[in-house]
Amino acid sequence: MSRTRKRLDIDTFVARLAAAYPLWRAPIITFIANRGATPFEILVSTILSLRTKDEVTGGAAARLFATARTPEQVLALGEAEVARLIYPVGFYPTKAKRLMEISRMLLDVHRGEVPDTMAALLALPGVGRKTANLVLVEGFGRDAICVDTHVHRISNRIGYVRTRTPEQTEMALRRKLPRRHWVRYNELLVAFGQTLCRPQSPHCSRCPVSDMCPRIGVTRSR
DNA sequence: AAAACGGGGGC
DNA sequence: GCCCCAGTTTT
Repeated sequence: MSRTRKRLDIDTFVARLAAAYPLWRAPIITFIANRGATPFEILVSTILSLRTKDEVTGGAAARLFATARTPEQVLALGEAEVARLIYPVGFYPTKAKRLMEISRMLLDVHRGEVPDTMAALLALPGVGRKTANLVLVEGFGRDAICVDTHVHRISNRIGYVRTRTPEQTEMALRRKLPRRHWVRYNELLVAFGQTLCRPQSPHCSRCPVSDMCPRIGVTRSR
């Protein structure tokens, strides 16, 4: 490891990625984009997406929203029917149960509305920091950083942060990353992580920022 | 810190 | 067929 390596220039990094993903706009979860989705739909979509590929999640969300787009409608549908509709997203029995609990709680505690604070979102069953931040960004237009495994892995791989947990990554990015880059960095790293900067075998030969990456030649690539 | 929770897709 | 992938809760 060279000690003369220069610090990562985050402006150049973001600009290079943006040039490489010119059509990428807005969605941290792809299928949420440009549909005028309500905060409840965004929350439900995000729950469905956890540890599940976007294509699978999109189908499940479409089937569910065809009949239920509000907490009342989800409750009316019933847990078994919700489970049937969202299959085959990962952990679908647990998610069906959570969606019932969340809908109940939104009605009982939040007058049927999705709350717009981190604390209130985290108090919902099945909602962790990733989900809460995603709802804040996509549903309420807040400046938040939604750290999924892509953001966590790549932020560390390029040496921009050195952290153990996603929460530590979130806090480090809030300190280091200029606020004007938050959403863009977030969106681009998800796209980048899904396509090129894979966990085990990143496609370094096609990577637009490989020359800025201290892990090139260290991470097993192809 | 590590297991549990269910599935899809790539190889 | 086996390994990789993706958050939150619980032990």
